[in-house]
Amino acid sequence: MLDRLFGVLADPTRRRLIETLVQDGPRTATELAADFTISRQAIVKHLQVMADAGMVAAEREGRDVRYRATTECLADAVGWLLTTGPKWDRRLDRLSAATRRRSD
Amino acid sequence: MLDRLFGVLADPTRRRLIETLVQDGPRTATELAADFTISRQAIVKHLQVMADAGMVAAEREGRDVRYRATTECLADAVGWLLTTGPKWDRRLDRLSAATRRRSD
DNA sequence: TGGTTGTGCAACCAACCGGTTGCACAACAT
DNA sequence: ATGTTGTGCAACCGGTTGGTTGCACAACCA
Repeated sequence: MLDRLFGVLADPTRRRLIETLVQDGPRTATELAADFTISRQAIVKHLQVMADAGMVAAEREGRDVRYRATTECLADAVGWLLTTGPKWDRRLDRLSAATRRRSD
Repeated sequence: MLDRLFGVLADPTRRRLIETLVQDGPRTATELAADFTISRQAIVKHLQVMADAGMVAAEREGRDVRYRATTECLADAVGWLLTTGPKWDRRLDRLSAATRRRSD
C-alpha cells in the first residue's frame, strides 16, 4: 500500500495529474492529455496506477470516463512520515504532536 | 528532488533501512546486511540511492563506512503533501493550518 | 609479515516502467 | 445509417532498477 502510494508520488507527471484533478475537478483522460505532452494512453496508464493506489476514482458517464481525486488517501503516507519521522527530525515531532492534539 | 525522495520511500526495503538507522543509530552496510536477506552490495546500492536523495549520510571510520539517517530531509515531502493535500482532504487542511501556526 | 575482514567496482541478468503506435469497439450526433 | 469521437487492449521498445557474483584493494590484527 505504502509502496504504491509513494510510488505514485515519486513521479512528477503523476503529481501534476493529481494537482490538476484536485484544482480543476474531475477530468477525462483525453481532456487531461490536452494539457500534457504525452499521449492519452500514457495518461490512462498513469491514472490506472493511481487508481490502483486508491488516489483517484474512475467514474463512467456514458462514453466518457471521468477521473476524480480520491480524498483521504494520503492518510497512510502522512501516517508513516509522522511515525517514523519524529525520531528523526524534531520538526516532525512537533507536527506529529500537533496532529494528535487536533485529531477528531 | 521530490522524485528521489518519494522514490526512496516507495521501496519497502528502503523504508526498513531508514527505520533501522533511525531506531538503532548509525550502522555499516555489512552490519545492516546481517538483518536482511539480500546481499551487502544490494544494501550499499540502496544506501547510495538514499544518500543521493539526502536521506542518509555516509561517514568513514577507518576501514568501515557508517551510514547515518539525515535529519530534516523529509521537509520537501511533507511540504508537498501539505500544499497539495489540503484542497483534497480536510484533515490535511487542519494539519497544514497547525503547521503554519506552530512553525519557527 | 601474513591472514582476515570490510569496502569498492564492474559485469551481468531478469523484470519493470514510462512511453509509443495501431486498431477494434462502443457511444454519441446528424 | 453513417461518420465522428472516446475508450480499451495489446504489442513493442529502450532505459532503469533491484538484485546477483566475482574480484581487487585497503585496513586492521596477530
